[in-house]
Amino acid sequence: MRILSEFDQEDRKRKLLQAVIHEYIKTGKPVGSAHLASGYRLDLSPATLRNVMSELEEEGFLSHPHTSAGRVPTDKAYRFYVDAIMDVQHLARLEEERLDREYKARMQEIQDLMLSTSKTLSALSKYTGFVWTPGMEKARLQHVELIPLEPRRILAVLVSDTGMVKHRIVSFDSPVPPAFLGDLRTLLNEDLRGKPFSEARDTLMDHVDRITQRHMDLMEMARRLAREAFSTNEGDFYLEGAGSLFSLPDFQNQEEMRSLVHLLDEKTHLGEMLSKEMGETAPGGKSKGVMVRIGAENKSPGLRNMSVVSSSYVVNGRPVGLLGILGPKRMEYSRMVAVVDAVSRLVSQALGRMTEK
Amino acid sequence: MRILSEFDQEDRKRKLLQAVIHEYIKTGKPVGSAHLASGYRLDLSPATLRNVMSELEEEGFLSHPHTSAGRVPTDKAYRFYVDAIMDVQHLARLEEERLDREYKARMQEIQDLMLSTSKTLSALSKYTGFVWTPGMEKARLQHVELIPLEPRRILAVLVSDTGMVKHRIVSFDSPVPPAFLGDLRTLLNEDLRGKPFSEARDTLMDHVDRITQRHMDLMEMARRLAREAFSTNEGDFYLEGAGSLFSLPDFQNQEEMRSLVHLLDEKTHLGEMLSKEMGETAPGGKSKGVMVRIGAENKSPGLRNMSVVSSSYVVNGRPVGLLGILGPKRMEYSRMVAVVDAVSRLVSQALGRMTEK
DNA sequence: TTTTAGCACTCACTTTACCCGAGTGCTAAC
DNA sequence: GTTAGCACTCGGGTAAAGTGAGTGCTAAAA
Repeated sequence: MRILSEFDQEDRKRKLLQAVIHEYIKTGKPVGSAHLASGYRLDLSPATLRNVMSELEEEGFLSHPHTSAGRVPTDKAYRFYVDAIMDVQHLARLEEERLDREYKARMQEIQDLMLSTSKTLSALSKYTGFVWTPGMEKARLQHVELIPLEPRRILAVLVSDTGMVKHRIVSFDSPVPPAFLGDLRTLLNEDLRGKPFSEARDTLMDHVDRITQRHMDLMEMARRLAREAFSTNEGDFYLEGAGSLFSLPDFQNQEEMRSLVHLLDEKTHLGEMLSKEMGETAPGGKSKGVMVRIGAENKSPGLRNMSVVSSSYVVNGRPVGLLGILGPKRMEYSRMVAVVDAVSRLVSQALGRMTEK
Repeated sequence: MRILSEFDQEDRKRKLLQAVIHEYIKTGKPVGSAHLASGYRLDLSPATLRNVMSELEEEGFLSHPHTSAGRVPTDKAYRFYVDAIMDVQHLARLEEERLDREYKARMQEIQDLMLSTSKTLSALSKYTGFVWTPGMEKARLQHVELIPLEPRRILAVLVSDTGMVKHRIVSFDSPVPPAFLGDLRTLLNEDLRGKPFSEARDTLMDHVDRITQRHMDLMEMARRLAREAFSTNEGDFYLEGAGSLFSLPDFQNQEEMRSLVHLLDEKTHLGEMLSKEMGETAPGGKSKGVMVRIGAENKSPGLRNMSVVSSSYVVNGRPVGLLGILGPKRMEYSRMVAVVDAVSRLVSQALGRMTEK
């Protein structure tokens, strides 16, 4: 019988914790000492495992649903797992190639791209996939067009450098002179190109006088056009595969289900929440650009017993949106991180192709 | 003792049926004879009610969940109720005025309009509200604009007479000459104005030669532009308040819930289904433009124990989309019909203002 | 002939009791 | 330090019993 050094002790503990997490992720049932002893080659008796497990419980890594049940990993355990133990998987080559082909093939329209992406995320994860496209606030203005539909109706089209297009029809009480429109368009394109939308609107409001010196009576008109066409929109939130969560044993009881539905129902809220949460400092780890938020790490009470794996996607080196998956805490983090990472790269590439060509 | 004429008999039966439906709509629990006798001034003993009810059951208007339970209205009963008994309510004046103000005030952007509308429907009904905006297939082309963003990237903007705008960026391998673009734009606007989108695309493909006689090498380019810019998009489906259904006693058991989630998860499908169903002949009734589909009247299995109250909304006298609510069969049809009718009018008006001014 | 009272019967639902077994914590032996 | 043994816990499943709303039927009353 050999005496274990402190290092060995800790190492064993870690391996055990890993085993528990693994098993729980697989089965969803609290894992007991005997089960563990037989399933994993730990060469220890159930009794010993019980001792170590109770230590782990004291340290806050495991918890007991009730006295006579096996152990369940806590948020802290998952966090430890993600940070220190987990190996980030790679997608199977086949899978990756198929995805790559799909993205190269038929991703033309930005909305389709986002929709398919959230579907893809859902399909790969078997959980809920989401994509958050922020409003244009952060995007930079690339091009402005003002198209007279009728004398009193103007179609304003704004194109951002991220390839997003926003349009807005503005109706006036009196006809808008074409010359005025031309001037305004020139002004807009000269002055505002490259500026962030939010800034552009303000600049525009200031500069609108320059043009209205010639068309004094049109001042208000220009103001209104600026105000309405540049009004902030809130961005889109795509959510797919919400149903898949309901088949999981994790969300079986009525209450759980109810709150889940409620959560998913409020898409808009959810989008805001996620984007806010993600905007903050990412819990660290070896996860490249991918963030993992486990259970109570999510500020929103609705997400308290879920995990979110997310990553921002990038155009021209700038992060412009967020995508990821929503699933039970008990998820295969290593695979999920790989999925989110891969998809976020693909989306970034596709957007790049759409805007830079 | 007076002998009842056949008319009186039938009248009584009808009143009874109405009472049962009413009570069931209110409580959601099978209604028994005693309950009915005490709650409604029918001046009949439970025993008599039982007799009449069993007749109604034979005729297919009522059903028994099990031998010793009260009666539950069948689809047929609801249908009869909607067609023959129900008084279409009016919204309370206050409610209506508030709605009116809201719609007049801040409905500028078409997408906002639709989103708010589905939210409004959900709020008024306490069930799920939906709005279906068809693709542009049916809309007529009003204006086409081709904007060069960069030499090799063209932004095509299509405006329909219903005020919808569709845009699409098309990238080419080689620069597109501005003159060519101008020609194409002129051609498009002259030839295609007023044509339905689907037709426009075909016409365009045919006529594209006319222009490419001058720019032979650009033929393929024009083709591609036409094909991609005019590609059919599928329309949007807005769905709000899905969660509210889950609090209803009607969908409490697991299986019910699961299938409901599944249904709502497939927004796209749902949109198609509804639009298909609604396109067909509306079950008649005194319900103005509002259609009511009860339970199995819906072809889609997922809707079998729900009811759909819907109405199309109109621009320039042409129905261009569909909106309504989705709820349990046991719903206050009279109010729901009023809600859907009112909202559909408001949307039609708002769209009218957006397009005609 | 229609309505009503009376009554036996049904059947979902609830409550209670019970058992089973996986799993623990502790103690004492290895 | 590790393990075997053992009493104990407690959720979950199942069966039995009780409850009550509601029915269908029959026979009497109107």
